[in-house]
Amino acid sequence: MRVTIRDVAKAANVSHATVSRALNRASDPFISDATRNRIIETARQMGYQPNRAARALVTGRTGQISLCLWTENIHNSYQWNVTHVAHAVMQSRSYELLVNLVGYKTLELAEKNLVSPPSVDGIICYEAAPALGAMFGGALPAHLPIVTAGTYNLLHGVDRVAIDLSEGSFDAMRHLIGQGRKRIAYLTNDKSVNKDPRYIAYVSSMNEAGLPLEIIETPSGRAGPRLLIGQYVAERGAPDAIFCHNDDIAIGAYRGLRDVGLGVPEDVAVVGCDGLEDTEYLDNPISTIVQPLARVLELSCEYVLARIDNPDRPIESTVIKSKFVARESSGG
Amino acid sequence: MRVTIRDVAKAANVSHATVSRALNRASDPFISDATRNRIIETARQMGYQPNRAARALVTGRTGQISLCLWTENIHNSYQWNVTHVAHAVMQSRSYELLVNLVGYKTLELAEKNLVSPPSVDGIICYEAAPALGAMFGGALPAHLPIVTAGTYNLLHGVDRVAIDLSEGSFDAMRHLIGQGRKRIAYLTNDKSVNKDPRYIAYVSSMNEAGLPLEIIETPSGRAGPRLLIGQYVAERGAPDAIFCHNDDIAIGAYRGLRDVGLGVPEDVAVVGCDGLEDTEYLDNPISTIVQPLARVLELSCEYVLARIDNPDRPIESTVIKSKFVARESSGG
DNA sequence: ATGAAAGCGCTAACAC
DNA sequence: GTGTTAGCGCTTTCAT
Repeated sequence: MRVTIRDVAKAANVSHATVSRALNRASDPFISDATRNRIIETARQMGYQPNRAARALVTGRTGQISLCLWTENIHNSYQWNVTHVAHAVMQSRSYELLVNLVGYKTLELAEKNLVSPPSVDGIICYEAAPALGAMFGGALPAHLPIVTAGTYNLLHGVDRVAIDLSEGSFDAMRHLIGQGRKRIAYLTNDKSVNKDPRYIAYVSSMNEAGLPLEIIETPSGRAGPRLLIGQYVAERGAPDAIFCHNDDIAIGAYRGLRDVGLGVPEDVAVVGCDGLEDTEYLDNPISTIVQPLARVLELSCEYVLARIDNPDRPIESTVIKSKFVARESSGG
Repeated sequence: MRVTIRDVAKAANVSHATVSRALNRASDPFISDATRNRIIETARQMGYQPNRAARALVTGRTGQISLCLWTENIHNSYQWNVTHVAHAVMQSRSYELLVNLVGYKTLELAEKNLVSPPSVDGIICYEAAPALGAMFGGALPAHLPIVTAGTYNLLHGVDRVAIDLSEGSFDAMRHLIGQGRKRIAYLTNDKSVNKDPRYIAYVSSMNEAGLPLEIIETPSGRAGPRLLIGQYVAERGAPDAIFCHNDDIAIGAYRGLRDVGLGVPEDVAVVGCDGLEDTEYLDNPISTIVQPLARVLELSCEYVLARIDNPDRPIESTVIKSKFVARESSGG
């Protein structure tokens, strides 16, 4: 059996309450230094580890934060960055990080009541609002600190850190149109695209310039777009430029164009969105709309933690702008 | 207050014990279907969510598994893949995934007793043996299911899934030497390199071929190696080939070589290690030693879960071979 | 088939 | 300063 607080108490010749005090409240003056040190030493020797479930039961705090991430359309280092930053902040504040990866399957499971929300002190919901809502059966619990972060799917009535892609998207389109490119395609895996800021920027910029829309649907990830773009070009010829819904698609498209012997940007300009590190390491680095992820996550963490400390604070809402960065893939 | 099992009991006119039975033991025959359905319905209506801490306290099970990952030298999609696979398996078995990212800092903190091991039902320790050991104060708890996975730092006395890089490394070296390349450098961030299978393969292959060693130390990640390789080449000229400790370094080196106008593989061949998806999307995809990550993680998960079910099963140990894949970056 | 009661390991209020 | 006591919400015997 694992050693408990009572075992330590017996060995140190005190009550278990005293052990609890000695171990937990570093600055509690109502205990003598001698006793405290003796207890700490005894606990160490006996290899005492607190039972977190027991502590959580009585305090109502688990010491855990859930990072709830939507993983359906995005596949790579992007989410790792998110996880990494969140973990770093949480660790520095002595919280553990529970990772909840959600997707369409989560929605299904939630409907059948086969998935339940995590029991944690707070939730960072990153692009995962629908799944989180579904897990809670539609109604978010009033007293659980939650912060939504990301570009869309933001929840209402909770703290939020929103990423604004609009300006970056318009800049990207201006950049492409300004180069005199006429046939500019929009490559996306998003089926409900019509209220996405990237899509909106694409459509309205093209309309304004009097250019025809060319919207291409693709699977998500890299391998799918890679294959698809080759076939597409074979059938309909190559566009002058491709504005991609995200960087993974852009990287796939880049590779697909190279596969069929087309040069980027000589033949086709490619622009992505997200700011994945990977885009910088290609022979012709990909222009992209950089999202200040670290900033977003740090702020998100700050918001949950602040609300844990003070549940009644006013709701916070920050919008963080992403920025278009022109690189070689679009002749930048 | 949150609704408890007692609230449901009162509403359904039964004892709380009956509620517990109805909700948890789907196949317990000692309860009438009528009662069970009534209780389930009541619970649903009231929005009952079990308190996991309370359950954990009495059952001794948290329903959580920790994925303990070493994050000091590795930086990108690699760890995301690990996390993703682990999460998928664990979710399908109704376990939550706690992510514990550890590094040199963890070792320091552990020494000062400022970090404690997670309270979970099992731990998957991926390349993180020293940190995990430190968190437990040197001695792993006898009855906690742990599996070590990865290429090194494996623990003793627990289940393990080891990745064997040796064969792949020798293949890589044979491949480079076989092309008649003479000046082959080894680019690494690993300071205690001398028992690493990649290093061993490099040294012994070079010796056998009568070629001089050229070991280059680099920071980890991508940006560091990128910068470093440019400076190195300026000072000492370019090697014929670079065997890199991992794919991030390889990607950085590739980019660094392109920065200074060198062609890969025309001027310098580049070989990496890990099998990151990113390596396939460069203009000249990078040859690498592919680690069957999904396989490794699935097996690791299987081992912990099996040991949770049966603590007395014999210790398992599997070695999984990684495989060298020649691509364009080394003229493959 | 259901209820009563014990207790998991811990914290915190209160007694001394 | 330290000990005693009462639960936290749940599962699980043991009665009935």
